[in-house]
Amino acid sequence: MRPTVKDIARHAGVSAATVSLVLRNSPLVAAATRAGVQTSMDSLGYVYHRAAANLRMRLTHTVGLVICEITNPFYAELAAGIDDALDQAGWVAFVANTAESPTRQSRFIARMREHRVDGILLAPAEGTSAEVVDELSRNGIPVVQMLRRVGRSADYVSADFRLGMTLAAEHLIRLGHQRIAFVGGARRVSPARDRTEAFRAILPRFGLPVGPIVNCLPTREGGAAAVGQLFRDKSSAPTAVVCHNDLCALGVMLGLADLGLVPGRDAAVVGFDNIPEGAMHRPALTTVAIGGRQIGEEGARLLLRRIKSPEGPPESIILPPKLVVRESCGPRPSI
Amino acid sequence: MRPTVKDIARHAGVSAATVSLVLRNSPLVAAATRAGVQTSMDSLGYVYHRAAANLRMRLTHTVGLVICEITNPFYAELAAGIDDALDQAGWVAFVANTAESPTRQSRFIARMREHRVDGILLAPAEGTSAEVVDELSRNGIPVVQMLRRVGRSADYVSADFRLGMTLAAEHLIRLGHQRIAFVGGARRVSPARDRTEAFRAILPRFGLPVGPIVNCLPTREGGAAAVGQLFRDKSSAPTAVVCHNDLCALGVMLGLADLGLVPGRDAAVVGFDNIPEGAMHRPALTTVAIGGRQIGEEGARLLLRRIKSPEGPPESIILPPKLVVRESCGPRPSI
DNA sequence: AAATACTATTGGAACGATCTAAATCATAAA
DNA sequence: TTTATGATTTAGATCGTTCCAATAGTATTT
Repeated sequence: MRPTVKDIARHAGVSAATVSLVLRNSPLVAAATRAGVQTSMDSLGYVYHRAAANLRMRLTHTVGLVICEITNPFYAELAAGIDDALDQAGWVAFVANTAESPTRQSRFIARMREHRVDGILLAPAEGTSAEVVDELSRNGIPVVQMLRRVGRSADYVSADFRLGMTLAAEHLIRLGHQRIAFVGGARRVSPARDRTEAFRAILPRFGLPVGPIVNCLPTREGGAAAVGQLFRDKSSAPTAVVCHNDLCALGVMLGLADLGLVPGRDAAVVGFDNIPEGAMHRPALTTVAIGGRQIGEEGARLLLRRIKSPEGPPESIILPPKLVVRESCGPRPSI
Repeated sequence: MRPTVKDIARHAGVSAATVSLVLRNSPLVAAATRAGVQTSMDSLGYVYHRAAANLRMRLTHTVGLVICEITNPFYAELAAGIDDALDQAGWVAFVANTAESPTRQSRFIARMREHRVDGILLAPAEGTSAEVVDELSRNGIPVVQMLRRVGRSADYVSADFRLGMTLAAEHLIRLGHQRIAFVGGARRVSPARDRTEAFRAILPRFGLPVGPIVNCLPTREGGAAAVGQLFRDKSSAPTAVVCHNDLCALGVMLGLADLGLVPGRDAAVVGFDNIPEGAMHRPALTTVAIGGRQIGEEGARLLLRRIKSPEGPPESIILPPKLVVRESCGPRPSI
């Protein structure tokens, strides 16, 4: 059996209450007593039983991390950022990978509530209803929505996807492109909507037609497949493609290559996210950097703040994206 | 305040003990009583307080997941597999990303012990001493080491990297290659050692010299940099390169492309892991599939078994790798 | 009718910490 | 010597559950 405060108390010749005070670094306890208790703890190999303490205190110092797809490198970065911030504060996260399944997500959330997490970091699965977030808020469980916003009752951390799309489009327009396509947008999630709306809005402002929009999954496979649709008819094919994310953009470049076209020369390609593999690709991918790691850190910190002071209206942190120009966008090809 | 079993008991007109029996689906309780308790729970919005129950029972139904680098897509797959298996069993995992830092790792493990995890799934950071695992084992905390083995006192799940290397090398030899290099091996971890040793062993068996071995980090950057060393002198350059992992292999292909060489034509490249991006690359990467997801699942299941019955000698599960032939290996280029 | 067996239910003590309020102790002041 | 003061220490209740042993209640057997 592992030693408890009682065992330490007996061994050190004090009461359990005193041991507890030592554990909590209370100034009330005399230096000599503290030292004695410390040596007892060392010699018995005491391990603090946080779960037992949690029962008495109101906090578990634990949060739930619910992620829509951990194998997506962008969300892996997000998770790493969260892990960093929580580590600094001495907190731990339960993790759950919903794989974009709202059912799985609900199951995970229920399980985490049973474990009495103090709050939840949620990158919602596609198709998550606002009710999921509202229900948690109603029950006094702080939630921070990350990237995808499904409810208005909880905090939100994200990037300004509209601005990101504007940066990307303006860059292409400045290079002389006039037929600009958008690939992605199949997802029924706020960042996809934001991008699509911004895309529809920015082109007319420059007197350009809103190029074709192809719905596809934001994966390499989806991007590669979209190329087939866009470039079937050479005469109407776009000269530039903005993609929902880098994964998708890498797919588009792959699709172009398979058609014998060179990305950056025969068609410009821009992505979103700035995942590492974009930089280590040829041609290197021009992209809108979203800063997943930073969003994760900010999200974790916001959640901890919210747990400490649950009052006040929901907060939003919207980080500005940055255009990273690399090789995948050349000037409009002369026809 | 959230309702407790006592509140439910009062509301349903039974004792707390009976509510507990209902919660645990005990056959002891009469159908009518059970129904009454159920409706009380529904109407009061009861949420099971597992942490409190844990204190009484000896299990927390919680494991620690300590991963050396979650942003590496291979380990992300591993994590997804673990998550799947735990979900099926109704368990939850605390997650920690050590980012290859043994210090961070020790801190995380200590924190998880305070939370009284029932076991730990460990993909050890580079430089982890056997003592870390032994200490846990001595204290009766089940550990499953994943991929990297640092101690003999705990279970281990991995792939047969020696066999993997043999498959890769034989494939290249069969294609006619005679100057075969190995890129990777900088890591002081068992899978790297296994690969290196197998590499050294297999070539002499075919009467071939053990080609150059370049130590580098198993990243795109590392692979790309290694190309510079290997292909500086054209006359002695290898015709085939086996890489520590796919990330590294993608880097090597990038480096080759930057030298104007075409992977698969001017030099063959093989990776390890079979991460998704290898398939969606041109040329598509030939690789030794390790099955990270499956290793994760097996590891989680093994840990749960071990938690249920802690007795018995440490177990090892070594899964066979599979060669996935794609485009990055052609026959030996005629000079 | 009494004894037996079985089914449902329950009070109260755990689990391992913290918290409150009160007790103890030394020291200085009256 | 007594009292006041401040510094330490502690007994005992508490958090929300499960477990044990005991208690009713009901049906079956003798």
